[in-house]
Amino acid sequence: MTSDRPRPTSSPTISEVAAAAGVGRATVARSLGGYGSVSEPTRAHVLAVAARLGYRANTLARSMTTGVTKTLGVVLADIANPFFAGVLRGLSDTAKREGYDLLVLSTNEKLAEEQAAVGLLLDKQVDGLVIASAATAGDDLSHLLVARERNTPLVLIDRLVSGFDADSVVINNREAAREAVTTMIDAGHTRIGFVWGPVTVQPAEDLGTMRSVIAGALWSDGERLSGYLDALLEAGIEFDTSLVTHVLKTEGQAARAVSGMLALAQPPTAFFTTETDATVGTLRALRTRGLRYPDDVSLLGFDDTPWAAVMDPPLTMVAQPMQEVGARAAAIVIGRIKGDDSDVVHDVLPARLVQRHSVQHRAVRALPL
Amino acid sequence: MTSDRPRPTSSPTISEVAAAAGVGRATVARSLGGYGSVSEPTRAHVLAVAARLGYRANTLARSMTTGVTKTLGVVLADIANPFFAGVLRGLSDTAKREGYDLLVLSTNEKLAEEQAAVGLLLDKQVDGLVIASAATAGDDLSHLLVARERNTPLVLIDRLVSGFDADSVVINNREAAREAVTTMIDAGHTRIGFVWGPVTVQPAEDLGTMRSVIAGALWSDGERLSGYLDALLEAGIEFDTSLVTHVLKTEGQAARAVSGMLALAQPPTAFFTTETDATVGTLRALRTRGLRYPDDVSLLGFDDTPWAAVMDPPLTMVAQPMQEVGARAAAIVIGRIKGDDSDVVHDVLPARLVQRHSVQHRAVRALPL
DNA sequence: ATCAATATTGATACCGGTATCAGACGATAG
DNA sequence: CTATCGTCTGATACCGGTATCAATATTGAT
Repeated sequence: MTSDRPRPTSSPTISEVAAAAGVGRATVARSLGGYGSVSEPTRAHVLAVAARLGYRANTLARSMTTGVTKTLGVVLADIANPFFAGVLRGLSDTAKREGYDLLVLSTNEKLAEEQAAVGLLLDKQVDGLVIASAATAGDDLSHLLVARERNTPLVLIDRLVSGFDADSVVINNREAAREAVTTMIDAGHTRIGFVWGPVTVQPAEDLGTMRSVIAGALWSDGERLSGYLDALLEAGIEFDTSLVTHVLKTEGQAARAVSGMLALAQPPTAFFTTETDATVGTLRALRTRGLRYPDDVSLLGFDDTPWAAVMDPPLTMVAQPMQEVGARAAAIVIGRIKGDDSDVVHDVLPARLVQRHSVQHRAVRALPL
Repeated sequence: MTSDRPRPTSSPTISEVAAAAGVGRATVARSLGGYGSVSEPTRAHVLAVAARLGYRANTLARSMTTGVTKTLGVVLADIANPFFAGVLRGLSDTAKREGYDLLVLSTNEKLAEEQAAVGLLLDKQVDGLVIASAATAGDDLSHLLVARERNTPLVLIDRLVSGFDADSVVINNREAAREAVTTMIDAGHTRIGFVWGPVTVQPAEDLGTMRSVIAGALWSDGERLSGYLDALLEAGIEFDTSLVTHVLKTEGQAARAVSGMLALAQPPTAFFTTETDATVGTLRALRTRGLRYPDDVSLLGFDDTPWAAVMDPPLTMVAQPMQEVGARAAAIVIGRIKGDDSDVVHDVLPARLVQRHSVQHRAVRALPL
């Protein structure tokens, strides 16, 4: 098989068009590029010849001299995750409108892959970068610094990274979480499970350790947990470490952790889930234990989806403006490319709590001590 | 703002490294590229200098001479669609493993955008293309032909395009649909709504027109409808055009169309939905009419998702091996790039019917005539 | 008709790599 | 001590565009 490969037949070059048209290369370039001055008959002739030959400019060569690739590099955790898919959609739409293409790489939340990705994109001379970084406090940020040093505009999305100040577009995770949890507290819940806390080898022992765990977590994760704590604190509810998961972030692990909480002497009466798969895992756990929402347990989670509205009963959820995040990020990075050197921008887009019917008011009744 | 832009400071070039190391450019290239022969001390010295200067190769320049970009172009309808997101994940994973990056463009199912996308990608000298084409019978296929003419490997995914034979990776849509519909027929259903038939200005009048509509539809859509017809025919059930939607493909339109069917004198007792949003729209319609599945109406649809398993009751669905489609497509196109010139391959991956509980056996009872 | 000003054009250097080629050097053999 | 061969090295021609510059052609003015 691997025999004489027919190497990609590049389309005719400017030189070939020039030869065919009987003019110099520069004249062809001018006619095609529409700059400089070319007599009308010559231009028409050149254009005709170019069309006849099916001439197409080699963007690589152009980028070579102009230093502009009209390409944006996008680095995110997982394209298949509905949140990132939505963000990508937003990025893609506005990038296209501005004449930019997207080179997309995913990192699976691994810093090493992120570093490699940024390196690759920089080597490919992207004009700008949009990154959902996996970096947490204390991590090696050299790849981001290299981008900065090269003056390649970079905007952070979804997560801020401590120790690296750059343009960013994120959601108000903390406030959104606080609002969501408060909704449940207002409905009379005091024991609220938090599904998908930061991954640790063992549960944090107290609020103090939890705070430090948060400091070392992925920004968005930390913020959501902080919002949860804010709500509890505000309501004077004591924090119980056994109600925060610390397992790996998979649907299965979420289900197991929830199942475990449900088996507690004083099980939670509500769950706050921070991501789609956490929500699905929680639902699965309820199902296997024969519990129903909102009667047995209330539910409220991040990342609204069309499915949530057709569940029975429909789920109350936090809707993130995913496409908007992408659109804003693209607009900012393209603005920078165009030369906007105004102050660093930190966009915080509001999440929206979509009230449906998975949170039920809980009559305060005497609990077994 | 748009003042003196700090143009991207490109990292040191080979010439600069050469100058700094006090050797010729070729020697640097050899040391870095690890080809030709360089004395050990020189190589070490060059490498050290390169590292000190933070040298990074400019991939563009390399591609310029080698004619290889290590980039694949991906053209699909909508990145935010879970199916395509899954496919992209598969593409991305195997492409990365082989050292390729992905340039992703979406077309919103518009042929014009697809043509522009392919042109752009070709201009950017991608080494290969993966396309979920929006082209239907009779459409202008020149963009695909141009790719072929340039010897840029191309593989079609999800949809075949009539009149253009190329490597392809698709799902056995027709058989999967037939099997799904047969499942419902076996459960006693004879009036089965088909949600998201091809878009037409008005319903097809009879089987004949429907067949011709299918011929002019998007391949995958046509196949699924054909599978539906196959199942009916096989069971000797008469085809009723009023049970096939012809509306635009949005969740809202699906809901309206389903609502309309439900208002028929002889409403369907089951629905077969061909896409996620069609399923959600159908569920929404049931909800607004106060109907429940599977008691009042049975449901079975394409594109299994984690949500389907936690619905109450869980939905019976057709699961497509999305990532596998992407992985196979990437493998094929990369193989072609490497020179594999064996016969055209037409991969057909099997969809899997995931039995859950949204299809209920229907006791045959006398219907009002 | 002559000359300056302007329009049109081709030649050419460059971008940052790769790849070829020939010269310089050292070592070994005779 | 010289011939021969292999190793190591630098110079240089590409790749296909862009951009500058000088040369030529054209035009209008006097």
